[in-house]
Amino acid sequence: MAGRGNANADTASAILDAAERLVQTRGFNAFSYADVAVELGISKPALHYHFAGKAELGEALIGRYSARFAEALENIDGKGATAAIKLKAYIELYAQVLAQDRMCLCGMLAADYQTLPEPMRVAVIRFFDHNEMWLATVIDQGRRDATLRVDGDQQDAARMIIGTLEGALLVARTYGESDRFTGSAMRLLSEMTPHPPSS
Amino acid sequence: MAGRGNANADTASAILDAAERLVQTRGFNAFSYADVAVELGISKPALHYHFAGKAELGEALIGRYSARFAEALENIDGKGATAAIKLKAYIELYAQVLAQDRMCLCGMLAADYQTLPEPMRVAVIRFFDHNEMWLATVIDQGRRDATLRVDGDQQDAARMIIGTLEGALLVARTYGESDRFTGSAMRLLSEMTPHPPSS
DNA sequence: GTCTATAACGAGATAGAC
DNA sequence: GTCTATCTCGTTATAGAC
Repeated sequence: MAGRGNANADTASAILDAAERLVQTRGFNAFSYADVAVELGISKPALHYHFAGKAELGEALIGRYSARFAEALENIDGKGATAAIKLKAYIELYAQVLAQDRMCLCGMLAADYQTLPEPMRVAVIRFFDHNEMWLATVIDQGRRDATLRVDGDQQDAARMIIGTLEGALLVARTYGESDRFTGSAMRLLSEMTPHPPSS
Repeated sequence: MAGRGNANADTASAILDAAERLVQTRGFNAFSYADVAVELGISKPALHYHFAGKAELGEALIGRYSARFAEALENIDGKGATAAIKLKAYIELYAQVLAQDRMCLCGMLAADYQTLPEPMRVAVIRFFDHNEMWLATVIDQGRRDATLRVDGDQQDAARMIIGTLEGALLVARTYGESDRFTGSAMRLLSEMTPHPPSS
């Protein structure tokens, strides 16, 4: 805990950094302890000291990612912006993932879902649930501040937003074209915004 | 070629059936020749006789899947339906994948993209390109027959439809709730349809 | 066309020294 | 907290018999 003069902030978080990138780019079943060890210049057993096994590393990965995401959502809320601006900021979070040529961590794990240990599954679901709740609240706000125009149930709309962004990310990353994401995201936004520009 | 009295239509296609299901549920890096061999009750080397390696099997998988998909699209076109009905039929193709608790083959391979051999990558892109072209044509028809209302570029709109459906599939399969897909799909459809029902 | 046997490698994980 | 050495297993793939 009490830091010695390490080059890395801390070995555990350096492991998480490397593993996170590998999972987001290659998937949970296509990276190994060896990959991480080589990247950090340490041995495989050193990883086991910090994370008992791949399952525990995976759990820690989702936990940190979810906490960061939650923090970002709180930051968006903290600015007292309109719902439309909040939604745009939310979309920007996904764009930043793509800018690093990555897939959303939990979107990637959703693809790997059937092969994940139960605790990881639970954590992935929790990530989506939290996003859905946050978005539903934003949509609700958007109806009150009249910056969003959304038909039907807000939970339903929140789910569609998540799916659209995850899917746009998935395909855009495949093409290596961030415009593919931006195009879909802006279309989504304009569909949820009152007075769409007369095309 | 000239069939003997096999129980299976043909070993090669039985291999493809098993491998296809495994890739669509677990991902390309989470299935093995052993899995397929056990399921078919044959030995691993027998698989190598039909498909030289995993890369070749993967290529054949995408080829057959794409051909089937293309055929389904031709069938939709062949009925002389309105663009709105065609779009609904397109969505139904994805719903049928989810009904088998599967992800779209190429959506799953999009997640695995970074780890795929080049020929498989090319084939995945070709699948999406073909879908995009078909959808762009349908959207164009929808403007002429006035059954679809789509702002902006039709290629752009086509990309968003693909992303939305792939993403909705990805998340809905994780929850094991097909309603999550249906909800997003119907919302997508109603957004592209004139005179949305007054909520 | 399918088999047994096996090679060659990489995976996740542990023991025990330092 | 990190190392070397090792274990066990699963993976893709090949050789050669039937």
